[in-house]
Amino acid sequence: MGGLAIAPSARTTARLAAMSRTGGERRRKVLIDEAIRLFGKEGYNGTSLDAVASAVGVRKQTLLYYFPTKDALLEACMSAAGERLAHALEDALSGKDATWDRAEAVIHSVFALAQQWPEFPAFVREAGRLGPDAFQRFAAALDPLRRRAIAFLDRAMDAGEIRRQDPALLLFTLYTAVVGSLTEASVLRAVVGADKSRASLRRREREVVAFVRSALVPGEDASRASR
Amino acid sequence: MGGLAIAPSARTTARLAAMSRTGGERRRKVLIDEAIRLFGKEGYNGTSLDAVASAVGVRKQTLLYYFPTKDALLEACMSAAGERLAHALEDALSGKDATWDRAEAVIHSVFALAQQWPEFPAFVREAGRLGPDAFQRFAAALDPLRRRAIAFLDRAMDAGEIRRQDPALLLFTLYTAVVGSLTEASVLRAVVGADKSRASLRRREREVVAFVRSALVPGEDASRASR
DNA sequence: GGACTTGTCTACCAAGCGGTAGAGAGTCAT
DNA sequence: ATGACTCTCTACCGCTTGGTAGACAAGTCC
Repeated sequence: MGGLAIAPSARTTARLAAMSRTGGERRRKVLIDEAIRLFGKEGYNGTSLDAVASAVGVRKQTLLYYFPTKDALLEACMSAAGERLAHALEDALSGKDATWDRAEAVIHSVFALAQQWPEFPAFVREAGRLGPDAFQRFAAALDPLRRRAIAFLDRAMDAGEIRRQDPALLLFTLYTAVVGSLTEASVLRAVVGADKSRASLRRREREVVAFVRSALVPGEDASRASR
Repeated sequence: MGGLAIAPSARTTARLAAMSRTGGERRRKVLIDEAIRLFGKEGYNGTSLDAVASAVGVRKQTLLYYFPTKDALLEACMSAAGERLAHALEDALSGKDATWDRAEAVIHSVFALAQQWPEFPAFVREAGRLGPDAFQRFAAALDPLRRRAIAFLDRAMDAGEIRRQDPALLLFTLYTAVVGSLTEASVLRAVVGADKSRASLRRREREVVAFVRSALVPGEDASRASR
């Protein structure tokens, strides 16, 4: 996705102020949100441009004005979702230093994001299904965080706080646990019903936390000495 | 797979061979296998009847002869996948009595099935995404096993072999862990490459086994809170 | 006020979709 | 040999899809 700033600078602010009722950057954002929702719910191939457009009250050609192709729309969704997740994670991590605090903060913030934005996990799953080329747009926004996480885990392993293992693969395992349990929670909601889903989600979060803990604790037998 | 290789020339002879060899029940099975592969890879909406048909060397209308609608084809795939998984599980369970032996056998057979039939996990994931109505066809084939598993877990809890908990929810957790790690392994393969994927799959199996063990172990340090 | 930009629209199109109609070739029982 | 049955095909249809072309209104700039 292009940056928030359009080429001309001085004129743009005035124009934006005049048009901010509907048109411009705001509409772009609304379209992306709706597209993420539908891509997650119906899948990429199962979502027509018409469906996205009419869901926000415009014609298909208005959507095509902002995103020249369906693929461009998808890329914009990938970047937007990645950035939003990245922001949530950064917020959650700020001020936390202890190893386990940070791990738990990451998990909790993802679950909280999933609770206030239920379409997000389904979209991420669909993003993963669409192949590496598309997925990379999503992952790109998270890459700085990924690097920081790997370095952080490495240091924690050196300090003996967590079990020695491949940090990248550990991250992948955590990703699997969180996304997996979230997306299957969506299935659970479809089966059980919306009322019970919130409680189940919290329950799943606790399960994931327990799982991660068991993955991090150093040495099965020497675990008692960890803290 | 099967040597059916219909050449553009000699159409009549090819038809002759195809009739006696693959016609009828056999062709039906081949079509279902291919449909499962494509539904898993491209998604239900992303797979055209033409793609399935021409992938097995017949015209779309031949497919529609066996399955009158696309939905009927999907249902047949659901049932077939469910039954195949059910058979694999029954085989794995036969002759095993000890609690942990049975649990491990279930996990191992699912992973083995995923290894020799890589399209299967992706299809199951897509099946879950298509909503409860479609998913039920898949689950129906597994329902007897599910019942048996719940009864078995209940007895094991009574005997104090595993931690007391809701058996249905425990089963759901196991399902999540296995399917989640399998489908994300598909993503891993797409990213890392096919050569490393087999080793990673075995690694993931070990992780899942460890996870399940921690979920089953009664009391004590099941989810060690050592903060 | 005229050139230009931005945003939204109607009208349209070629391609692909799921599905129908029905013919033809081979097989089998009578 | 005939008629019923099985399997595969060609031909076609109506609908939806992603995408193009261009008119038009409102605002901005000089």
